[in-house]
Amino acid sequence: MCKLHNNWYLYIMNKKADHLERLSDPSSYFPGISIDCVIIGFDKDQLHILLLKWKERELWMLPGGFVNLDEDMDQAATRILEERTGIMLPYLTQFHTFGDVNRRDKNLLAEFASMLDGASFTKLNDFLKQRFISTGYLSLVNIQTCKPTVDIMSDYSEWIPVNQIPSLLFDHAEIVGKALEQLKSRINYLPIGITLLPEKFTMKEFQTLYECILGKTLDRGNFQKKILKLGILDRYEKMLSGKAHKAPYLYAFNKKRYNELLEKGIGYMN
Amino acid sequence: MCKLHNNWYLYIMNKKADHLERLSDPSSYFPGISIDCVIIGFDKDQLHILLLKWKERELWMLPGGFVNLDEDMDQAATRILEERTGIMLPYLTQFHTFGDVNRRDKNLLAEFASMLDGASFTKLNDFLKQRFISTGYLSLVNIQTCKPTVDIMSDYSEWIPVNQIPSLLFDHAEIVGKALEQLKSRINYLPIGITLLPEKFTMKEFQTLYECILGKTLDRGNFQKKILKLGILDRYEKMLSGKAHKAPYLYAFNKKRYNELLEKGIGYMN
DNA sequence: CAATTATTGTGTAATTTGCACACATTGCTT
DNA sequence: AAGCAATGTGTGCAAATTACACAATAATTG
Repeated sequence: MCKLHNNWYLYIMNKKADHLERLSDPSSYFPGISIDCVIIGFDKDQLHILLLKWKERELWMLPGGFVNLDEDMDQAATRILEERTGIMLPYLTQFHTFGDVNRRDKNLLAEFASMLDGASFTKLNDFLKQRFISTGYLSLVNIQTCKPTVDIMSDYSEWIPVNQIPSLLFDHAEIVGKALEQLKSRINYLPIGITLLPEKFTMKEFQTLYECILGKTLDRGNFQKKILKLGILDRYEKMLSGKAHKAPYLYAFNKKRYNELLEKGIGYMN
Repeated sequence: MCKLHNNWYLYIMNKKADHLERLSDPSSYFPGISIDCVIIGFDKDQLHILLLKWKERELWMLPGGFVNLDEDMDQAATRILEERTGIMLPYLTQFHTFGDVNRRDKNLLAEFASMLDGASFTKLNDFLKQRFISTGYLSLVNIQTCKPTVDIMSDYSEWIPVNQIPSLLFDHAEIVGKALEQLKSRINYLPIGITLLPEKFTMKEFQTLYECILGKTLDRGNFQKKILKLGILDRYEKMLSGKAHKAPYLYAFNKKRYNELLEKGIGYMN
């Protein structure tokens, strides 16, 4: 896509203009369907979720949006995430569809309406009044290399540690919960380490990541032996130093080996 | 619900009338959303899927329908299955949402239209022309105690062995495939045996069921020992006889023990 | 009616894995 | 230089997995 736009700035501006246009006249959107993205990152012994703050209000939400009438839902998820955060992820995996009648609080909707009215978004306002079903999409990313930007709807976007998530719009807390549950139950089938860790990392970081997802502590010695035996890591002699005590080895993924195993499900832990 | 209708026949007729009314004027349906149910049974060493045949045509499909505007999707799944097959299942579990633009073949839709036109279903016809997203729901049932009936749209409903499934409407084959995949991957968390087998069964039947789901053979001796050790089965001295060779014991589930284990996931097989 | 046979129930031995903990190593701190 | 805290590795025991072998049984067969 870069090739079509040798001016990156123009490319972005085009996208933004298109987004804005559709919002002000949402007739090209599939009515009643939305998508919400749960983007999970890992930093400093904590899982983080990418959240957006609504303009001028202490109201947090997942990056979400609507499906174009001529667009597959999986494509829509990728587009929506890019529009709202600037993050381009070609593969997001669907994990659940939320279809309760009262999943969207009526009072909040009314507030939304009052905020939108002033800004010539009357059509969007009507569009939003109908009932919506939302499909949740999930992805895991390296928090360091993933710097979200902000769209017109939001003040700022932020990586929030899972234990510090504020109260969220509508049923977004439930959506996050379901995503974390999915992450845990599919831990052996998702590319956990390779997406959530930096290029090189210590064994301790890797273990902490697993402990966060599983919500329990693991035996250090056994974890290390199990992982090394799988052969998915290459060890680098260059050690991390500067901090107190014995310097640990740095490791990186042997991607070939890792992907081979991932197809059958890596039996890290039960 | 029985208590409200001491005349069962009347109750059914009311439901049918309501269904018919909504179909002839689909304005009370959520536009663009449908539900398809994959009901799985087991009989004679084969998994079976419950399919409906379209009136006067060799066209097979999953029992499906539309969501009322004032109805949670999970509720809708139960209602739809009952409307189309007479089977009442309070718990159906959602497994995937199918949202590709071209999931419904345009030619088939046109044929549908021609069939419906003659029968004063012009509004339904228009309703069906729009794009639809469909959410798949899954349930496991005992094929013996589950006798489907037929609704106005269908000639007959039938349990079809998974290896003999005919070509299906739209993307229903893909939906079935995804359901079977789900069944396999969640085998330790779904009430496999207790829903798919009759009250009493032999160890061989139980093993065959697992082999069908997993798509591989299991060692007989080890399977038997593993299951017995879990303590989820009660053995009955009354043996099955009449057939050649050694008569096997009959077993039934110890439901209390079974449900206890199921919550944590029963580690039958990996 | 005993021998046959296919199927069911159980046992065993070799191997692998899981688990808890101990010990050795290392590089910074004091 | 000694101490310390974290990393890397080893060891022993229990439990599980795996691949068979053997025994028991009831209808079939000659």
